[in-house]
Amino acid sequence: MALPRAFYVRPTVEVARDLLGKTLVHRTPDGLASGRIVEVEAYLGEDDPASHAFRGPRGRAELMFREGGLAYVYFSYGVHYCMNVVTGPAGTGGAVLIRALEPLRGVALMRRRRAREPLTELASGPGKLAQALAIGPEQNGLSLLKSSLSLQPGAAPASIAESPRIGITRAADWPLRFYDPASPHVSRRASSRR
DNA sequence: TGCCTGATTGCCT
DNA sequence: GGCAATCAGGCAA
Repeated sequence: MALPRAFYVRPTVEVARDLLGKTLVHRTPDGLASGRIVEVEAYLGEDDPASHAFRGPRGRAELMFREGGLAYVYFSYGVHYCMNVVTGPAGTGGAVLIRALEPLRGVALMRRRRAREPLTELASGPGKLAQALAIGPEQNGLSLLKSSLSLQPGAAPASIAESPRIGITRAADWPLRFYDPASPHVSRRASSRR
């Protein structure tokens, strides 16, 4: 049973922390694939210069201003897709980027989609997990409450670590990245900036 | 209209 | 550890 609307309609940082340990499930004609969320980043609304919502509800960022509970999928670096969960009430621009999963079900399917064998290389990064779960532009704007893409309850990690967000240049020191320090499936990349 | 940057990854040296 | 791939959106002209 999917997480209820009320889970998403809360402050973005709260939702981000609570997403750790939850299970992301995507059912496609190829089969079902799922993973436990072990790493996320919070992107706030118009006050967060690193957020797509910074410039207001225009273009692709318009989805971020809808009521929480939607998937926001965007294309990055001309190469891959990243999946976010829209948070907060309508009119606020928050979302949480899902950065890494621990593969649970459909591991063989994920290995095929990723053309990789090691479990830790299947979904240990935002672009990787989108590929592993076959999340793309077709999933942009889908409701997580009643579609083939959903979030299921799961046990929270024993502890939560935080750090600055990865790969951004603005607001680069805001501690809005949250992860399970005990999981080998988090993305290992050191923070890089230009 | 055109240039530049980025919420990244994986291959190459 | 460097760097190319490849494109949408912002911003200058």
